[in-house]
Amino acid sequence: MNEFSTAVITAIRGIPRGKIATYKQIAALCGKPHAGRAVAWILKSCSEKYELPWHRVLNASGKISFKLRSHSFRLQCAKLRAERVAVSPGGTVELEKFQWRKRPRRVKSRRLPKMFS
DNA sequence: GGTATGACGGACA
DNA sequence: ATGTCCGCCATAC
Repeated sequence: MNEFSTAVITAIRGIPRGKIATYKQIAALCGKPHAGRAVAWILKSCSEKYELPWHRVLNASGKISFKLRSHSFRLQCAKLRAERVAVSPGGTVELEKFQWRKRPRRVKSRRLPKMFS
């Protein structure tokens, strides 16, 4: 496991319940904006042993990446709905409403020196 | 080493 | 809108 993979695991663990993230988003968070594919691979191979909330990861268009009607698809739908995420019958989630946005680090808010007023 | 395989993403016909 | 093609990246063999 390289640094990227562990970063991916950590990032996915950070997705709060009731929110979702995209493969691309996770990849970018881990410093490799074009590694969505690798994220998918890691998710597939590690989600069990690392107990990842794999169901909270969707593709860039907010859709579940499993074949419609597959067992995985149904399971993912169920898990998402169980945490109040609205999933359309086709497996789509509205990113605007449910995508996880990491809070920007709140830097100590400070007044500018008088010389700038 | 090279080749094949993905729960990807974007471009383009 | 939908299918194809190709670049991307970590792993497995």
